[in-house]
Amino acid sequence: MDESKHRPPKSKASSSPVPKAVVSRLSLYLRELQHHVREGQETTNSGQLGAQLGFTDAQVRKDLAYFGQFGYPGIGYRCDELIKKIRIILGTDVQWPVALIGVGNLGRALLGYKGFRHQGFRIAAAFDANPKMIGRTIEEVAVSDLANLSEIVQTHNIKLGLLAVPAEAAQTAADQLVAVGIEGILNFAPVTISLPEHVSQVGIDLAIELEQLSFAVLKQRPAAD
Amino acid sequence: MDESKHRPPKSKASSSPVPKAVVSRLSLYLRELQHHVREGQETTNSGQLGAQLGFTDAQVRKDLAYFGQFGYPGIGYRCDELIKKIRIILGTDVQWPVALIGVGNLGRALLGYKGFRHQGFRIAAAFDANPKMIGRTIEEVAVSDLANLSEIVQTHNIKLGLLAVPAEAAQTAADQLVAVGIEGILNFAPVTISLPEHVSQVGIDLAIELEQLSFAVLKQRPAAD
DNA sequence: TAGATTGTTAATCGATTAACAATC
DNA sequence: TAGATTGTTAATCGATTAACAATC
Repeated sequence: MDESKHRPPKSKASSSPVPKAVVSRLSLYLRELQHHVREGQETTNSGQLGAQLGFTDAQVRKDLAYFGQFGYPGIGYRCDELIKKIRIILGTDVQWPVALIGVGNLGRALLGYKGFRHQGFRIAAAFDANPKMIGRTIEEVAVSDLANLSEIVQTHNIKLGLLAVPAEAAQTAADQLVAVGIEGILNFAPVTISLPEHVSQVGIDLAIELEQLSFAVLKQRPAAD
Repeated sequence: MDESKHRPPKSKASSSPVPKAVVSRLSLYLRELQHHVREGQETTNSGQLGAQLGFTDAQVRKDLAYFGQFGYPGIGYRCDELIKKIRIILGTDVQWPVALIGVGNLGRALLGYKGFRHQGFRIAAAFDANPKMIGRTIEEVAVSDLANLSEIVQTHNIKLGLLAVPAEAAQTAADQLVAVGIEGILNFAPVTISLPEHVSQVGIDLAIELEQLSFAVLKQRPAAD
């Protein structure tokens, strides 16, 4: 049976899938626009926005075009307006309650990180396997037993999880998060974790980022030292 | 004058520039290989390595081919051997002393992070603007005044910097790092910083990573909640 | 030898850039 | 109106995948 015979004609409705790179640039545009507003700038344009981030003007316009028409020909973009639009696209026009798993070194830093709030995230609950941690309150967030994960995730309607546990514990913890209905995991553990298709994942491996830097530095001076 | 007439014939020597995406996958291969070794696996192959990370076998082989021939037809790759090769490529076959700027929440977590050491990095010095922090020792690293940056960077032969200061202070601190000869900066501040061409930069913006997750989760359930 | 898997070339696919009519 | 800048299409560029001879 020839599948192609049964494909619906390409319609505008089946909106082209948005490349991941576009979405990450969207976040950069947002950050830059917020900076503009703090500086008192009311409008900007694709040329300026791109130059500051090292992209071409065409790329900025193309990226935004995936989601709609936000600019004014001859003028550019109104910062506050575009900020609102991008936040709606990213889903951060409303605040997401987030669960933190693991309150070790890194977990506690995340609890204290002030940058989340303004961008639409709030750590609503924290968990740890260590009995000595359970019951403590850090940065006004109580540390709970993982046994209570399901209940707390439900009451706070939590969809996102920050995974800040040791590498050996990461997959198990991730499985627990999936089991209680978490839909997205930001994984700080330096291991690959497997998740079902419907659960999104972003990984941050601090050592890997330093490796990228190491390579870049080495490349600069081909045969040095 | 026709430049093309004077181009040297393409030689293997003028190695094609390596795409950034290739290098970041290289780090993932390394992490996976190290995991294999911990599990007692001696060899692997492009199919296995790719499957675990969600890449095709062809991609794995192509990526590695940028740097040389590391495999054995019919066999695959010897894990310990490939690990060594990748570390040399990334530059982490030797340990890099790193400077940390800012010992707030995040900076202290970085000081305590155990994952750096095994991958070839060591925080050799820490700095802060806050007089109350200067003189303290955290995780066996003394916190120094930024006034001593130049001297300490030189004595430890530090090339890489971790920038964990507030957004407002990031550009100034980056300028100071550049001034003392730092060649690469891992920037945790949620702002775009401008650096001279010869200084490499990698940025980690925690809120942006969560935004990517938010978007991905939203996409999963088109019109929900 | 037969089976497996590499390294590499060619084909495909997707993303970026250039160009320009439309518009403020 | 003239000047600036958008949104969008077509052209270019680069990255991924498929295919396969070479090799263990």
